[in-house]
Amino acid sequence: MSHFGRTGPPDIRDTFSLLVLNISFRTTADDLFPLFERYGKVVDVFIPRDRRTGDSRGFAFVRYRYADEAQKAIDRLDGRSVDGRNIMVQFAKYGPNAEPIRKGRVLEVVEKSRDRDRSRSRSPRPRHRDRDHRRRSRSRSRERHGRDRDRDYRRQSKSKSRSRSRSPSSSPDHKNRRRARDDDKRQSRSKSRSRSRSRSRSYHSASPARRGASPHKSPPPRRSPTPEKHANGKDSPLSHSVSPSPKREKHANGKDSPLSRSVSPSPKRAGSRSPGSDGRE
DNA sequence: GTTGAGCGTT
Repeated sequence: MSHFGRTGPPDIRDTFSLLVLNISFRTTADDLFPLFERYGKVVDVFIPRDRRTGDSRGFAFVRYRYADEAQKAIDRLDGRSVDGRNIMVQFAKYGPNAEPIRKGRVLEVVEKSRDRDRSRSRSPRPRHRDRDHRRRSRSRSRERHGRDRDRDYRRQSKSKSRSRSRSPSSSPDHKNRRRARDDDKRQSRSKSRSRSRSRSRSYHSASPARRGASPHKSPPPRRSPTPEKHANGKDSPLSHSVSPSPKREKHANGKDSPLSRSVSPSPKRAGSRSPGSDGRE
């Protein structure tokens, strides 16, 4: 009866999307569903997750049927402690189409590019949003591990610095350095692909900071940590959407390990890299 | 095993 389990937005015509922030990474839709449903009719609950890691990003979207219920949920669940974390419930500002919505209310259902005549200009809302950049660079807080820093740049501009600022001084050196590195990378690739190929296997730009941190230094004996960990999905396909399953599949059992659930760990990952040819110089 | 700004999916 429910579209729970399906892919993509079910039916957003008169639904109100609520954005739940500051939720625990372990919190699942199943935990939020009964929580929000108590205050109103929840149409769907969706928790965005990283495509690389597959883990929750720390926020969820709860779709309500009525605005009053949504508002009530916000007033009730906003600031509440969920899973040991203070969650923040508020109306979504942008819809799944990257379009601004009013009070979490979907102005119009997503129109598939079928026979839509643009003459009507029904959606004159240009994608004036750089959120595609942010979500792409958004990689949790791996920044300290040396993952993405572009996010910091935006934060500074927004003056939204919360409490910490590891890179308060944005020296142009970084740009030059990065540029130089990029240039060098290009040249290296042009000269010999052998080396570039070694790092290419690391999928998209992995961690340039690491190499840039110590270019003249020999790389650690540690092999490149291929971030592509268990991308198989640690949870059932239903995890994508809310599942009316009150039972928690967490590791609360203790003995029940999350791995034993349904993960086919591929130990062969270590063999991904070429044995013997590290590609280092 | 971890992390903690921010707005979404086949």
